[in-house]
Amino acid sequence: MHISAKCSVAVHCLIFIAEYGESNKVTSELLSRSTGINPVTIRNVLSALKKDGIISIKPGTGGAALACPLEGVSLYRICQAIEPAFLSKLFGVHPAPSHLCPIGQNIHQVLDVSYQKVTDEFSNSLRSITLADMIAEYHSAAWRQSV
Amino acid sequence: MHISAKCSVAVHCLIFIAEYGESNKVTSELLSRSTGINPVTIRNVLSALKKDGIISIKPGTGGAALACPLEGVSLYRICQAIEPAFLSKLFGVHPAPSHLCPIGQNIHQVLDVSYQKVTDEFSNSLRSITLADMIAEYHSAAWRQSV
DNA sequence: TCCCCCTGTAATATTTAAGCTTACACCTCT
DNA sequence: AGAGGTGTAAGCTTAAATATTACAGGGGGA
Repeated sequence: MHISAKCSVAVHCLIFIAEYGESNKVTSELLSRSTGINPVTIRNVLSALKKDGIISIKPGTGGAALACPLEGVSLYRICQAIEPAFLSKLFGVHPAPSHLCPIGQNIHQVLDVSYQKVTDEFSNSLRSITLADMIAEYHSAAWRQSV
Repeated sequence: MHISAKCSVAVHCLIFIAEYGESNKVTSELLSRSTGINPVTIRNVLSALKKDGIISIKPGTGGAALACPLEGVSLYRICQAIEPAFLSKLFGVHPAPSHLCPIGQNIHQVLDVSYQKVTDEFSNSLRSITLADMIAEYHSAAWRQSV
Protein backbone atom coordinates (compact mmCIF):
# COMPACT_ATOMS: atom_id res chain seq x y z
CA MET A 1 0.00 0.00 0.00
CA HIS A 2 0.75 3.28 -0.24
CA ILE A 3 -0.47 6.52 1.19
CA SER A 4 -2.34 8.48 -1.41
CA ALA A 5 -0.55 11.28 -3.22
CA LYS A 6 -3.39 13.50 -2.03
CA CYS A 7 -1.61 13.81 1.31
CA SER A 8 1.45 15.21 -0.43
CA VAL A 9 -0.82 17.55 -2.33
CA ALA A 10 -2.42 18.62 0.95
CA VAL A 11 0.99 19.47 2.39
CA HIS A 12 1.81 21.43 -0.75
CA CYS A 13 -1.44 23.37 -0.48
CA LEU A 14 -0.96 24.09 3.21
CA ILE A 15 2.54 25.46 2.69
CA PHE A 16 1.21 27.55 -0.16
CA ILE A 17 -1.58 28.92 1.99
CA ALA A 18 0.79 29.60 4.86
CA GLU A 19 3.16 31.51 2.57
CA TYR A 20 0.73 33.38 0.37
CA GLY A 21 -2.66 33.10 2.04
CA GLU A 22 -2.50 36.43 3.74
CA SER A 23 -1.51 38.55 0.80
CA ASN A 24 -3.42 36.71 -1.95
CA LYS A 25 -6.69 34.97 -2.52
CA VAL A 26 -5.70 31.33 -2.78
CA THR A 27 -8.18 29.52 -5.00
CA SER A 28 -8.40 25.94 -6.15
CA GLU A 29 -7.47 27.08 -9.63
CA LEU A 30 -4.27 28.66 -8.39
CA LEU A 31 -3.34 25.61 -6.32
CA SER A 32 -4.14 23.42 -9.30
CA ARG A 33 -1.51 25.22 -11.33
CA SER A 34 1.06 25.10 -8.55
CA THR A 35 0.60 21.39 -7.81
CA GLY A 36 -0.14 20.10 -11.30
CA ILE A 37 -3.28 18.46 -9.93
CA ASN A 38 -6.72 19.13 -11.34
CA PRO A 39 -8.90 21.65 -9.53
CA VAL A 40 -11.62 19.21 -8.52
CA THR A 41 -9.17 17.05 -6.63
CA ILE A 42 -7.80 20.20 -5.02
CA ARG A 43 -11.28 21.17 -3.93
CA ASN A 44 -11.81 17.75 -2.44
CA VAL A 45 -8.55 18.02 -0.55
CA LEU A 46 -9.32 21.51 0.73
CA SER A 47 -12.79 20.44 1.64
CA ALA A 48 -11.41 17.60 3.76
CA LEU A 49 -8.92 19.93 5.44
CA LYS A 50 -11.72 22.34 6.17
CA LYS A 51 -13.89 19.65 7.75
CA ASP A 52 -11.01 18.85 10.07
CA GLY A 53 -10.67 22.51 11.05
CA ILE A 54 -7.20 22.92 9.59
CA ILE A 55 -8.19 25.65 7.18
CA SER A 56 -11.18 27.85 6.57
CA ILE A 57 -12.59 28.71 3.19
CA LYS A 58 -14.39 31.93 2.56
CA PRO A 59 -17.86 31.03 1.34
CA GLY A 60 -19.06 32.35 -1.98
CA THR A 61 -16.12 34.48 -2.88
CA GLY A 62 -13.45 31.87 -2.27
CA GLY A 63 -9.96 31.81 -0.82
CA ALA A 64 -8.38 29.61 1.83
CA ALA A 65 -6.69 30.52 5.11
CA LEU A 66 -5.11 28.57 7.93
CA ALA A 67 -7.45 28.10 10.87
CA CYS A 68 -4.99 26.57 13.25
CA PRO A 69 -1.45 27.13 14.58
CA LEU A 70 1.21 25.46 12.46
CA GLU A 71 2.44 23.35 15.36
CA GLY A 72 -1.01 21.86 15.77
CA VAL A 73 -1.07 20.36 12.29
CA SER A 74 0.86 17.10 12.21
CA LEU A 75 1.34 14.86 9.23
CA TYR A 76 -0.86 12.39 11.05
CA ARG A 77 -3.68 14.88 11.24
CA ILE A 78 -3.33 15.72 7.56
CA CYS A 79 -3.38 12.09 6.46
CA GLN A 80 -6.29 11.38 8.76
CA ALA A 81 -8.24 14.32 7.36
CA ILE A 82 -7.65 13.35 3.76
CA GLU A 83 -8.10 9.64 4.14
CA PRO A 84 -9.62 8.56 7.44
CA ALA A 85 -8.85 4.87 6.99
CA PHE A 86 -5.28 5.25 5.82
CA LEU A 87 -3.78 3.29 8.70
CA SER A 88 -5.92 0.26 8.19
CA LYS A 89 -4.96 0.23 4.53
CA LEU A 90 -1.25 0.25 5.25
CA PHE A 91 -0.89 -3.50 5.05
CA GLY A 92 -2.81 -5.52 2.53
CA VAL A 93 -4.13 -8.86 3.72
CA HIS A 94 -5.31 -11.76 1.64
CA PRO A 95 -9.04 -11.79 2.16
CA ALA A 96 -10.03 -15.44 2.03
CA PRO A 97 -7.66 -17.88 3.71
CA SER A 98 -9.08 -21.36 4.12
CA HIS A 99 -11.14 -21.88 7.22
CA LEU A 100 -10.34 -25.57 7.02
CA CYS A 101 -6.66 -25.01 7.69
CA PRO A 102 -5.51 -24.18 11.23
CA ILE A 103 -3.22 -21.53 9.87
CA GLY A 104 -5.89 -20.08 7.65
CA GLN A 105 -8.17 -19.85 10.66
CA ASN A 106 -5.68 -17.86 12.70
CA ILE A 107 -3.59 -15.90 10.23
CA HIS A 108 -5.64 -12.73 10.41
CA GLN A 109 -5.35 -12.69 14.17
CA VAL A 110 -1.59 -13.20 13.97
CA LEU A 111 -1.09 -10.50 11.37
CA ASP A 112 -3.31 -8.09 13.27
CA VAL A 113 -1.10 -8.26 16.34
CA SER A 114 2.09 -7.56 14.42
CA TYR A 115 0.66 -4.97 12.10
CA GLN A 116 -1.01 -3.17 14.96
CA LYS A 117 2.32 -2.71 16.68
CA VAL A 118 3.90 -1.36 13.51
CA THR A 119 1.05 0.96 12.65
CA ASP A 120 1.02 2.38 16.20
CA GLU A 121 4.66 3.29 15.91
CA PHE A 122 4.08 4.60 12.42
CA SER A 123 1.33 6.90 13.55
CA ASN A 124 3.56 8.23 16.32
CA SER A 125 6.17 9.08 13.70
CA LEU A 126 3.57 10.95 11.72
CA ARG A 127 2.40 12.80 14.80
CA SER A 128 5.92 14.01 15.50
CA ILE A 129 6.18 15.99 12.27
CA THR A 130 4.21 19.20 12.02
CA LEU A 131 3.50 21.74 9.37
CA ALA A 132 5.79 24.11 11.28
CA ASP A 133 8.69 21.69 10.70
CA MET A 134 7.90 21.34 7.03
CA ILE A 135 7.63 25.07 6.49
CA ALA A 136 10.98 25.55 8.22
CA GLU A 137 12.41 22.94 5.88
CA TYR A 138 10.81 24.74 2.95
CA HIS A 139 12.45 27.99 3.92
CA SER A 140 15.81 26.40 4.21
CA ALA A 141 15.40 24.60 0.88
CA ALA A 142 14.31 27.82 -0.83
CA TRP A 143 17.25 29.65 0.66
CA ARG A 144 19.76 27.00 -0.41
CA GLN A 145 18.27 27.15 -3.88
CA SER A 146 18.65 30.89 -4.10
CA VAL A 147 22.37 31.05 -3.40
CA MET B 1 -0.41 3.16 -0.49
CA HIS B 2 -0.26 0.22 0.78
CA ILE B 3 1.99 -2.76 1.30
CA SER B 4 1.03 -5.53 -1.03
CA ALA B 5 -1.04 -8.40 0.30
CA LYS B 6 1.73 -10.63 -1.00
CA CYS B 7 3.67 -9.88 2.18
CA SER B 8 0.81 -11.21 4.27
CA VAL B 9 0.68 -14.22 2.01
CA ALA B 10 4.42 -14.71 2.49
CA VAL B 11 3.99 -14.72 6.27
CA HIS B 12 1.16 -17.21 5.93
CA CYS B 13 3.31 -19.48 3.80
CA LEU B 14 6.29 -19.24 6.14
CA ILE B 15 4.23 -20.17 9.17
CA PHE B 16 2.76 -23.05 7.21
CA ILE B 17 6.21 -24.27 6.22
CA ALA B 18 7.51 -23.90 9.75
CA GLU B 19 4.60 -25.91 11.13
CA TYR B 20 4.21 -28.59 8.48
CA GLY B 21 7.32 -28.45 6.34
CA GLU B 22 9.13 -31.24 8.11
CA SER B 23 6.37 -33.79 8.05
CA ASN B 24 4.80 -32.95 4.69
CA LYS B 25 5.77 -31.90 1.22
CA VAL B 26 4.57 -28.30 1.06
CA THR B 27 3.73 -27.44 -2.56
CA SER B 28 2.43 -24.27 -4.15
CA GLU B 29 -0.85 -26.06 -4.75
CA LEU B 30 -1.24 -26.83 -1.05
CA LEU B 31 -0.36 -23.27 -0.05
CA SER B 32 -2.75 -21.98 -2.66
CA ARG B 33 -5.60 -23.81 -0.97
CA SER B 34 -4.58 -22.68 2.50
CA THR B 35 -4.20 -19.01 1.54
CA GLY B 36 -6.92 -18.69 -1.06
CA ILE B 37 -4.37 -17.23 -3.47
CA ASN B 38 -3.72 -18.71 -6.88
CA PRO B 39 -0.73 -21.03 -7.24
CA VAL B 40 1.23 -18.85 -9.65
CA THR B 41 1.29 -15.98 -7.22
CA ILE B 42 2.34 -18.42 -4.50
CA ARG B 43 5.19 -19.60 -6.68
CA ASN B 44 6.30 -16.05 -7.28
CA VAL B 45 6.24 -15.39 -3.55
CA LEU B 46 8.17 -18.56 -2.72
CA SER B 47 10.60 -17.83 -5.49
CA ALA B 48 11.33 -14.39 -4.01
CA LEU B 49 11.76 -15.87 -0.55
CA LYS B 50 14.14 -18.44 -1.95
CA LYS B 51 16.25 -15.80 -3.70
CA ASP B 52 16.62 -14.08 -0.37
CA GLY B 53 17.75 -17.30 1.30
CA ILE B 54 14.76 -17.52 3.62
CA ILE B 55 13.57 -20.87 2.30
CA SER B 56 14.87 -23.59 0.03
CA ILE B 57 12.84 -25.41 -2.56
CA LYS B 58 13.62 -28.94 -3.59
CA PRO B 59 14.23 -28.87 -7.34
CA GLY B 60 12.19 -31.11 -9.57
CA THR B 61 10.15 -32.93 -7.01
CA GLY B 62 9.01 -29.85 -5.11
CA GLY B 63 8.48 -28.93 -1.48
CA ALA B 64 9.65 -25.95 0.57
CA ALA B 65 11.68 -25.82 3.77
CA LEU B 66 13.01 -23.04 5.97
CA ALA B 67 16.64 -22.25 5.28
CA CYS B 68 17.20 -19.85 8.12
CA PRO B 69 16.59 -19.56 11.88
CA LEU B 70 13.18 -18.07 12.72
CA GLU B 71 14.74 -15.17 14.60
CA GLY B 72 16.68 -14.14 11.53
CA VAL B 73 13.56 -13.52 9.46
CA SER B 74 12.08 -10.12 10.23
CA LEU B 75 9.00 -8.58 8.69
CA TYR B 76 11.35 -6.11 7.10
CA ARG B 77 13.28 -8.86 5.40
CA ILE B 78 10.11 -10.49 4.15
CA CYS B 79 8.73 -7.27 2.69
CA GLN B 80 12.08 -6.48 1.14
CA ALA B 81 12.31 -9.92 -0.43
CA ILE B 82 8.82 -9.74 -1.90
CA GLU B 83 8.88 -6.13 -3.00
CA PRO B 84 12.31 -4.53 -2.97
CA ALA B 85 11.04 -0.97 -3.44
CA PHE B 86 8.26 -1.11 -0.88
CA LEU B 87 9.63 1.70 1.27
CA SER B 88 9.89 4.19 -1.53
CA LYS B 89 6.29 3.48 -2.46
CA LEU B 90 4.99 4.15 1.03
CA PHE B 91 4.10 7.76 0.34
CA GLY B 92 2.68 8.85 -2.97
CA VAL B 93 3.89 12.18 -4.30
CA HIS B 94 2.31 14.30 -7.01
CA PRO B 95 4.70 13.97 -9.93
CA ALA B 96 4.56 17.31 -11.69
CA PRO B 97 4.39 20.39 -9.45
CA SER B 98 4.95 23.65 -11.28
CA HIS B 99 8.57 24.63 -11.69
CA LEU B 100 7.45 28.24 -11.97
CA CYS B 101 6.20 28.35 -8.39
CA PRO B 102 8.73 28.55 -5.54
CA ILE B 103 6.79 25.96 -3.60
CA GLY B 104 6.48 23.70 -6.60
CA GLN B 105 10.24 23.89 -7.03
CA ASN B 106 10.97 22.80 -3.49
CA ILE B 107 8.09 20.61 -2.43
CA HIS B 108 9.74 17.31 -3.33
CA GLN B 109 12.80 18.24 -1.30
CA VAL B 110 10.62 19.16 1.68
CA LEU B 111 8.55 16.02 1.51
CA ASP B 112 11.63 13.85 1.10
CA VAL B 113 13.08 15.05 4.39
CA SER B 114 9.91 14.34 6.35
CA TYR B 115 9.05 11.10 4.64
CA GLN B 116 12.59 9.83 5.02
CA LYS B 117 12.39 10.25 8.76
CA VAL B 118 9.09 8.41 8.94
CA THR B 119 10.15 5.56 6.67
CA ASP B 120 13.36 5.05 8.65
CA GLU B 121 11.38 4.61 11.84
CA PHE B 122 8.91 2.43 10.01
CA SER B 123 11.59 0.09 8.78
CA ASN B 124 12.97 -0.20 12.29
CA SER B 125 9.54 -1.28 13.47
CA LEU B 126 9.42 -3.92 10.78
CA ARG B 127 12.89 -5.13 11.72
CA SER B 128 11.84 -5.62 15.31
CA ILE B 129 9.23 -8.26 14.49
CA THR B 130 10.44 -11.70 13.49
CA LEU B 131 8.91 -14.87 12.26
CA ALA B 132 9.66 -16.36 15.68
CA ASP B 133 7.36 -13.75 17.25
CA MET B 134 4.62 -14.39 14.76
CA ILE B 135 4.79 -18.15 15.19
CA ALA B 136 4.60 -17.72 18.94
CA GLU B 137 1.52 -15.56 18.40
CA TYR B 138 0.10 -18.21 16.09
CA HIS B 139 0.51 -20.89 18.76
CA SER B 140 -1.19 -18.80 21.35
CA ALA B 141 -4.04 -17.92 18.96
CA ALA B 142 -4.48 -21.55 18.01
CA TRP B 143 -4.48 -22.54 21.65
CA ARG B 144 -7.04 -19.89 22.60
CA GLN B 145 -9.18 -21.07 19.75
CA SER B 146 -9.07 -24.67 20.89
CA VAL B 147 -10.33 -24.14 24.42
C1' DT C 1 13.56 -45.29 -19.39
C1' DC C 2 9.39 -42.99 -19.30
C1' DC C 3 5.93 -40.61 -17.07
C1' DC C 4 4.05 -37.84 -13.52
C1' DC C 5 4.34 -34.14 -10.38
C1' DC C 6 6.38 -30.15 -9.37
C1' DT C 7 8.70 -25.43 -10.27
C1' DG C 8 9.90 -21.15 -13.08
C1' DT C 9 8.32 -17.83 -15.85
C1' DA C 10 6.14 -15.38 -19.72
C1' DA C 11 1.93 -13.45 -21.86
C1' DT C 12 -2.48 -11.98 -21.39
C1' DA C 13 -6.79 -10.86 -19.04
C1' DT C 14 -9.36 -9.15 -15.18
C1' DT C 15 -10.25 -6.38 -11.36
C1' DT C 16 -9.93 -2.52 -8.50
C1' DA C 17 -8.54 1.93 -6.96
C1' DA C 18 -6.96 6.58 -7.98
C1' DG C 19 -7.38 10.50 -10.21
C1' DC C 20 -9.40 13.32 -14.30
C1' DT C 21 -13.16 15.52 -16.71
C1' DT C 22 -17.43 17.42 -17.26
C1' DA C 23 -21.38 19.35 -15.38
C1' DC C 24 -24.13 22.04 -12.62
C1' DA C 25 -26.35 23.95 -8.31
C1' DC C 26 -25.39 27.35 -4.94
C1' DC C 27 -23.12 31.28 -2.51
C1' DT C 28 -21.39 36.30 -2.16
C1' DC C 29 -19.69 40.38 -3.43
C1' DT C 30 -19.87 44.12 -6.72
C1' DA D 1 -28.06 40.34 -12.08
C1' DG D 2 -23.68 38.56 -13.25
C1' DA D 3 -18.86 37.23 -12.39
C1' DG D 4 -16.09 34.28 -10.00
C1' DG D 5 -15.78 30.94 -6.35
C1' DT D 6 -16.94 26.34 -3.91
C1' DG D 7 -19.33 21.58 -3.30
C1' DT D 8 -20.27 17.48 -5.18
C1' DA D 9 -22.03 13.87 -8.28
C1' DA D 10 -21.46 10.84 -12.51
C1' DG D 11 -18.82 8.71 -15.76
C1' DC D 12 -14.25 8.01 -17.94
C1' DT D 13 -9.29 6.90 -18.08
C1' DT D 14 -5.29 4.97 -16.42
C1' DA D 15 -2.29 2.32 -13.68
C1' DA D 16 -1.29 -1.29 -10.43
C1' DA D 17 -2.30 -5.73 -8.45
C1' DT D 18 -3.72 -10.17 -9.01
C1' DA D 19 -5.61 -14.13 -11.75
C1' DT D 20 -5.44 -17.15 -15.67
C1' DT D 21 -3.49 -19.83 -19.14
C1' DA D 22 0.31 -21.99 -21.06
C1' DC D 23 4.39 -24.39 -21.43
C1' DA D 24 9.43 -25.69 -20.86
C1' DG D 25 12.39 -28.22 -17.76
C1' DG D 26 14.02 -30.91 -13.52
C1' DG D 27 13.83 -35.35 -10.50
C1' DG D 28 12.32 -39.51 -8.75
C1' DG D 29 9.49 -43.65 -8.71
C1' DA D 30 7.21 -47.38 -11.54
